[in-house]
Amino acid sequence: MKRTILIYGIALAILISFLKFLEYRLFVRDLAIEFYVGIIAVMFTILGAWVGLKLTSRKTIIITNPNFKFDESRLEKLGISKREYEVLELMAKGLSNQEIADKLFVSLNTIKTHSSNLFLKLEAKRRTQAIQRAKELQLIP
Amino acid sequence: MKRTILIYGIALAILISFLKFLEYRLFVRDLAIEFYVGIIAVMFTILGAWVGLKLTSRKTIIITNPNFKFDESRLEKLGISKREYEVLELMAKGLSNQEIADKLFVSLNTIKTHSSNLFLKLEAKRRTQAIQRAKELQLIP
DNA sequence: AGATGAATCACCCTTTCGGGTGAAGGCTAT
DNA sequence: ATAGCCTTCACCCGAAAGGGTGATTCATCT
Repeated sequence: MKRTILIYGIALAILISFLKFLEYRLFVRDLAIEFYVGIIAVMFTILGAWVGLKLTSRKTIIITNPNFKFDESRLEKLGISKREYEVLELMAKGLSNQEIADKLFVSLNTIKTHSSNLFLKLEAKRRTQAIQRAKELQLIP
Repeated sequence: MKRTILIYGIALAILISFLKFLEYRLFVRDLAIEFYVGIIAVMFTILGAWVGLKLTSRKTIIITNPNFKFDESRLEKLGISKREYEVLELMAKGLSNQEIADKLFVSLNTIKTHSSNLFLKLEAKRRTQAIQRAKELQLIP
């Protein structure tokens, strides 16, 4: 943490120095102002993007259980049908394919088909990965 | 998607117009240049942060339960060792046993042993059930 | 009426999981 | 040093999961 602050400080100091230098050049010579403005703009756009990402990357917090709101549009976006969603829910509860089949009164093969389609739509290779993805996408609590 | 591009385009056009206006003021009057430089810097820092966030927000969603607090005593209560906990964490991320083995630089058989022990301690029959149980027990976020 | 997409099921085949058992090396506490 | 736990790894075997393909039924849309 201390090191992070230090790095940020040094980076900021360098940037300010550079800015001052640019201003100096601006006074002495009468070169194209657009050029300097452009440099400053690009520089600070990059700085802004960097700072923005640094501050939020690892800490993007999305609440799981408490205020989960079911959003059908998200399912439609991925082309996930109702039946597939039911399978997904039971999957996330830790049920095996056979148990899901029994619960929904269909055959094991049907559940396999549904789960295969789910994996395609969620870009997952395994059921655990599918569950993880589904939670990230706010499909399930 | 088209709307997004349109919005970005309009925003960019407004910004460029504003920049041109600033340049014009810079030529006509001889006010403090630092002032304009400052405005440009702040403006583009915000722009950069905004663009950076917009471009990545959809892709870097990390699920974190805010009211999760790592509690080692809970692990001890169940007799779960550090190594087993590491395996549990990676399991919850959707990794296969082979991937976990590669990540921890041990053999597949070792991971199998760890996971088997985990299932016993968590009273789970499957990895998905173990993950579910672990979340219920507040072992993982 | 034909097209489309869903839900259902089957068969085959490969990979992954998981259970059971055994065992060796290392660390720790008694 | 001896017992206990953790970590590591191996082998065998059966169960579960997953991929691929194809087929049927049914409702909806055009």
